[in-house]
Amino acid sequence: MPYDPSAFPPFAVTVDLVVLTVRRHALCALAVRRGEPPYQGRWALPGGFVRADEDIAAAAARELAEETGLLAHDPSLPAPPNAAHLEQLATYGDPDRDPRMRVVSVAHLALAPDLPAPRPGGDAHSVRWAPVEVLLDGNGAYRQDAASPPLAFDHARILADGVERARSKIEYSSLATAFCPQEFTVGELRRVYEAVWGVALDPRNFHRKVTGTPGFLVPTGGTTTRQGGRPAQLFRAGGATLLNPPMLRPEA
Amino acid sequence: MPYDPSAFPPFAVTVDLVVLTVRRHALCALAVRRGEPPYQGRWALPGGFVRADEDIAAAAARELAEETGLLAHDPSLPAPPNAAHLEQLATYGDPDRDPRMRVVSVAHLALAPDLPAPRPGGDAHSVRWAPVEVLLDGNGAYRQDAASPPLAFDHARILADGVERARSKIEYSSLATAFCPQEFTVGELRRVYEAVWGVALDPRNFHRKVTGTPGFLVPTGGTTTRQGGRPAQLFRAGGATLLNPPMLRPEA
DNA sequence: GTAATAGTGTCTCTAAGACAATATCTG
DNA sequence: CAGATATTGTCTTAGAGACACTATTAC
Repeated sequence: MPYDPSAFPPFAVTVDLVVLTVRRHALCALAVRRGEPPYQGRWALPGGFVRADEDIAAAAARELAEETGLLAHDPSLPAPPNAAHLEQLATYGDPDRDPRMRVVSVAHLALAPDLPAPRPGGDAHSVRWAPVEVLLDGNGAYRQDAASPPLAFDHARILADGVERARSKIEYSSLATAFCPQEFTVGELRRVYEAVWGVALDPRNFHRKVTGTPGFLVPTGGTTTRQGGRPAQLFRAGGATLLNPPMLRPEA
Repeated sequence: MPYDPSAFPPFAVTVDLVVLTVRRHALCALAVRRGEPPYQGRWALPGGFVRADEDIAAAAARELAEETGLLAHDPSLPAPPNAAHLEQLATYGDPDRDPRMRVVSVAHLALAPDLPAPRPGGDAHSVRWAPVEVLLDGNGAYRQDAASPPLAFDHARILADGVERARSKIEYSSLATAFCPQEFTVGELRRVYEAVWGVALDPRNFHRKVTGTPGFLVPTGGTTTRQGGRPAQLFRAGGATLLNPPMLRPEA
C-alpha cells in the first residue's frame, strides 16, 4: 500500500541553513535571533518554509540569498564572485521538534568566504556570525543564561551535524577553497584547514601536499604580501572536486 | 520571518528505502511492483507515508520490517540475528516528482545480509531482489520495454545515490560486515567488497589488511569450509565503526 | 639587523600493491 | 593425485610526518 493520495497526514516542510565561514581564525556559523515565541530571543539557524511549487534546493538557495546575498553555484562551473557552496545536509522530523505543529526540516550546509560587507538588508543586531564552538558549547555571550540551551529547536544538533560534515568533507574534496576568496595563498588555505579542524598543521608539509595534489590549485601568476613576510603565490581552485590522495586530519 | 504557522503549504512526507544485499556475487536491491497508477506495473523502491505522530527514522524502520522482516539496529550495540543497518540517505522533493500531489520523500539506505527465507508475508511475485546494475541500466527482465525507464518516479536517481553511498562508505567504515551473516570468513567479506565495488581484489593483501586493522574483525575461534578449500577462520564484526587506515577502492 | 611568512630538501617509517610459497580441505 | 581456498611472507615503492635550511618581504 505505497500511496493513498486521498488521506495523508499534512506536514509543513522547511529548510534550515548551516552557513559556515572562517573569520579571524575561527569557524563561524550564521545565527539569527528569534523575534517571537517559541524560543523568543534565542539564537537559531536561518531558514523558512518551502513554497508550494518550489524545489527544495531552490528554497535553500533563496533563503541563503535573502540572509547573506550569496549565490549558490554549481560546483562544476567556475565560481562567480559572490558564490557559496550549498548542499543538502540531512532531514530532521522529530514529531516534537516544533511545539506548534509537525514540521519536517531539510537542513542544508553552505560554505562561504569571509564576507567583507556587513550584510545587505535585514537587521544587523538580529543576524550574526558566531564561532561554532560558542554556539555548541553554550559558553559566551550567545548564551541566555547558564541553564538554557544556546540554540532554539534542535538547531544545536543540526549545526553539529553540519560542522562534522564540513570537517570530514574537506579531507577528501577541494571544498576548503569555498572558504577562501577567488584568489588565495597556500598559507591562507592552511589557516582554513586549521580553523575548521581546530588543529595546527605543519606549513611545510601542507605546502608540499596541496601543491602536489593534481587539480587542487592553479597558480594565477600573481603574488601577495597581505599576510606579511615573503610574497606568496596566488592560486585559484582547480577543477578537481575529489582529492587523491586526500588531506589527512591529524589524529587525536 | 521564519515561521507563520497559520498559513503554510501542506506536503505529504514519505520514506523510500534503498535496501541492498549481496546475492550470488552481485549487489542487489529490493524492488516492489506497483499495482496502481501512476507507473502501474513498473518496479519501484519500497516506501510509504510517515504517520502523523511518527518519527521519520521510525517510519523507515517500520517499512523495512514490513517488507523484509529485518530489524533496524543501533550500530553501537551488537547486531541481533535479524538485524540490518539503516541510515538516512537524502531527501527528494522536486515539485513534479509525483504527478498526483506534492510529496517529499526522505530516502533511507538499508544494508542487509543475504536473506535465507524468501520473505515473510506479502506477494512473492511483486517483491524481488534485483541486481542494481539491471535496475539502473534498464537491461534485462526488469525492464518493461526498451523505451521505458526501469524504475518509477525518481527512484533510479535515489537508488543510484544509495549505491554510491554504500560504495564509498565501506571504504572508511566497517559497514561491509552488515552484508555478512553474524559469523563470516575473510574470503566472504572480500566477496562483499568485490560485489559492491565490482572489482577483483587480491585475496592475500585483503587478508593482511582486514586482519591488521584494529577493531574491524574479532575471531570467534571456529572455522568453516563452506566455501571449499582449506578451512577458514570465522570472525564477528569488531567494535570499530571507522576504519583507520581505510580500505582503498582500486582506481579506475 | 630582527621578525615574519614562503618555499625546498632530506630523512624515516608506515603501508599499499605485486606476487612467491605454503597449508588444508574436497573429490 | 588435482583443484580449490586460506594464510604467511617478502620485495618495492608511494607518501605522511618530522624538521633543517634558504628566500623575500616589513620594520
